[in-house]
Amino acid sequence: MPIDTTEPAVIRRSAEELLDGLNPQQSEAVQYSGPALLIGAGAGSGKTRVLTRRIAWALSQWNAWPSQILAITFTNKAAREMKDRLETLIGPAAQRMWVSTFHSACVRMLRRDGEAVGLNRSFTIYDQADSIRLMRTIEQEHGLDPKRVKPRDVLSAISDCKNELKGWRMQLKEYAPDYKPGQPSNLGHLEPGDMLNACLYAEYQRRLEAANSVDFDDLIMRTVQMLQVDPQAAAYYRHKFRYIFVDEYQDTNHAQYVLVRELSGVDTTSGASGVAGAAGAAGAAHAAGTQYMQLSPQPQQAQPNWVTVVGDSDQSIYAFRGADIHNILDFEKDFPNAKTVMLEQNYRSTQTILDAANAVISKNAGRTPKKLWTQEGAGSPIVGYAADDDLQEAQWVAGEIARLVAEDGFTYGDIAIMYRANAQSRRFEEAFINAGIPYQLIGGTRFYERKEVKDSIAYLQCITNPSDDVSMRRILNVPKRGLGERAEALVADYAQTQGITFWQALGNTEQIPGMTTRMANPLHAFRSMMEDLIAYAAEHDANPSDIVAHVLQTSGIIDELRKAKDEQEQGRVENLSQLQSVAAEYEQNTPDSSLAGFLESVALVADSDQLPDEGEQRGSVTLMTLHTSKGLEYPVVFLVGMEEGTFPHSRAMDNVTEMAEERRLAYVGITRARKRLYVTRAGERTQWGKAETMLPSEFLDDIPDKLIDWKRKETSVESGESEFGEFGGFQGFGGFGGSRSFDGFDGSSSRGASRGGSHGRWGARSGGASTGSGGSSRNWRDGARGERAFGASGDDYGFDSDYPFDDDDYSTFGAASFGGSSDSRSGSRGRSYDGSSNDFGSRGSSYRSSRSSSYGSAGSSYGSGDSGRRGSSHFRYGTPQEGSSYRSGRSGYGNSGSGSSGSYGSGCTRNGKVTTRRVPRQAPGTGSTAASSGSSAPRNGLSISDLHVGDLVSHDKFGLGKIISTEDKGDNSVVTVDFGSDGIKRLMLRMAPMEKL
DNA sequence: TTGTCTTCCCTTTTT
DNA sequence: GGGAAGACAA
Repeated sequence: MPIDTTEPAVIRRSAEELLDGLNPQQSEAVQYSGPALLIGAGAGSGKTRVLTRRIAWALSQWNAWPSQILAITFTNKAAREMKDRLETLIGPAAQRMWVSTFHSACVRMLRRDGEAVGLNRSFTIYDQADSIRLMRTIEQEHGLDPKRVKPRDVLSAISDCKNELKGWRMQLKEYAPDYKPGQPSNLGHLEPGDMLNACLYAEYQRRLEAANSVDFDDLIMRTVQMLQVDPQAAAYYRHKFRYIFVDEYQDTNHAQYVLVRELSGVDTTSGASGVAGAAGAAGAAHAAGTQYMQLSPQPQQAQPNWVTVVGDSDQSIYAFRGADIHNILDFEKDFPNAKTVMLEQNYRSTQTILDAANAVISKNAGRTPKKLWTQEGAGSPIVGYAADDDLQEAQWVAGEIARLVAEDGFTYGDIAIMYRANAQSRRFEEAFINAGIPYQLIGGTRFYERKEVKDSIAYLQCITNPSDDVSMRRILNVPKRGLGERAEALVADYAQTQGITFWQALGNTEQIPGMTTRMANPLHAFRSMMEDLIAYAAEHDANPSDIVAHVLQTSGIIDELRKAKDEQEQGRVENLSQLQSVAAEYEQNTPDSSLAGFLESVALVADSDQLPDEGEQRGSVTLMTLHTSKGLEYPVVFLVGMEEGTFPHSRAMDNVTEMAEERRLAYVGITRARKRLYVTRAGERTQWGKAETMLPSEFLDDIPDKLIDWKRKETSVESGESEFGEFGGFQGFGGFGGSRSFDGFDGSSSRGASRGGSHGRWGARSGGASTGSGGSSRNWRDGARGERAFGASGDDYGFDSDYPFDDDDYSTFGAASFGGSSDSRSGSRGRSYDGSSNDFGSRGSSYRSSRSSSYGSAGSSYGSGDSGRRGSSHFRYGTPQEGSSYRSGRSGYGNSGSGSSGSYGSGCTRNGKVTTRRVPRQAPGTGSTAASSGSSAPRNGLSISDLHVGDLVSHDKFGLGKIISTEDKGDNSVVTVDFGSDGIKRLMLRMAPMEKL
């Protein structure tokens, strides 16, 4: 192997090595020599490989130095992986490259040179919760009601400004020229809007600056500012980073785009003349209306730095966060002499999966046509499943996973569940726990958002940066020191009037008007305790874990939690011990560790950082959102919740742009799968504690029928094979058409109050089963439902022969899933991180929640009764109620309330065995009965062939509407109707209480 | 001032 | 259903 080490520690690879195994396009992308390169990398086209090889190419073929490389990724995990790959390619010298996220890179630059924009190097980074807290304070100080003017909304407007590099002065000038920030004023009379936002932006920014703090968006914006106002710093970085690489370029926002531009020097070098003039104009046009700041006036060097960006416009899924897809679409206009190389050959998925992906994405208008292809064969068909409800969906998935592992040779780690929103994870967690399937949940409630962890971190932030008012006020009375609202307000007011920080005010309590000794004493004690902590931290700066331990002890946080008896508080103690472990790990992995560095690493973690690194053992099924899944791949992927309103999300459905993004998200999801893809949906979904009828996602319609093998095509309601059918659940529908009691009986796809469906029905018949009788009603219903799905244990499934599982499907299922009894789980904490794990040591575990790490090893021990308190609310389903002998039986699901009107009736638990039998319709305790649409689904007499676009209809609930599209799917035909102010609804024709006019 | 009860929103997606 | 902020009483 020809290794040439002209620079110590850099392994110089030969051209042959670096091009080995690449296809012509990849090879071209690696070698292309020029100032600007866009690699259009379709999903699974080997872009990371190309990117790392290109970096190695720069080092070995162009004699670049590692320190001249800046490679930007979107997540820490991606950065870490790229660094690892580079290290294997070029050796330890890879450590000298900057391979990091935008945010980390900016922190690094600001710590070094932030003085130019007024940032002391110990600045703190506010997360969203901190920002909301600050905004709420500001609002209250200005006579605004945080309920009326939602801090989150204001902050999102501010975030938009920052992403477009609009400073507060600019906003103020435009929308509230008379407003004087920093002075007491009442904004209570202002309506939410640009003017108010501008005022609050100014106040917010003023407070951030006083607190020597930044929020996430500031990291980018202020770095750009710094490069623009500090010629020395700009020159330094422009000279340093000769080669800039940006991954996931389609997800950059305007600020990030300008940052790249600033660093490249494309606007400031002689190389930018000529063609660059045009490009500059294009750039400016692109930024039209955003008025970003003046660019640095002087060229610093002869040539712009070389920029390589990689991305796929079809995978742009962060527009909601300000990502501007035009950055990638206009790259060739923005950067002079840019070259584009497209990678379309896919090395990941089967042709079937790619066909589905292509079919879905091709419906997006205005995209550059692109078609993924593979040399792999067609592979297995996509498997579809339509469950009756979300519970059954999760159970079916659990069963199928058990089968995949038992029969098809997959491991749990091969499998991922992807959903649109985090809230969907719970059902799957429950089903997996019950089935003994080890899983790992990515995202959701984050470790660092837990109260006790945030409190502790606030202490640390105050120690490094006592000006941080938000954190200081947060911990003033944590643990309780008898310092309430009043004391805090006195100090805060004083600080405000004196123009000093909260911390400084604490040093002058005797000056504060209205101060009583009862308040002054604990205030003094607090201040001197903090001084001690600061002194301690100064001595032990390189050992954050010691500082954490010391803070937890000295502050009394730990003691307060330990005193509390209940389990929840104990879990919190464990979270804090994990925080300590995270600090210890940071310390070990970071040569120049410091408290500030630790805080920074904590502030910038992302959900995806919880994912195990490559090569790490992945022994569990992964659950995550589609967003988090970007960049990952799994042999088996379950795309769940494929329903209108769930995915696409209801909030996106009336907006063309957002729908396009949803579609890209679907594309991302589909292309994560390598060998097997599943798509599942539920006919009814419980959301906000209420059930809603769901229609199939339009993305399912977009996938050609021949690609999907439906294990179950319709829900029992849709197919009319509901087990309740024979009872004539539709007696209740006698009143159909005339009766308003069927409110919501429209199968409409989504949107708040207009949703409804079978529950409206049930409710009508039962006097409000879904909401009326509260807990017991719900328990009963879920019990009944669980019963339906699982029937009973082991040998007695209780399924009727027409139950729509294939025999294959549940033979394995039952065996693998329902062995043990689980009633000893006493969980009360639901989804919390209960921290029962002490798996702190290994890399990658540091950011992982305890729950996920401990699942990894749990294996099949779930389902047995010894799993401690990992319970979740779901076990409540097995809770005794109404004196029945529940719980003596098996898993939480197996038990059931008794009574439903349907043929399935219920299982009653007897002698630890669940039996299925038919029972009279009255459910004990609830008075509820259940009914569901049966085969005798009522007809409104409408046939799809009678309806045409433009026809007027009258709907019982929505009133007059006009048909804007019809979809003939036989019994399941759907019409889309515009009801004016009630919005556009997709209605299942045969269900809609509607007539043609 | 603290603890408990009530109400409100919540659910997009995240660096 | 559930967490968190606000309202209210001890």
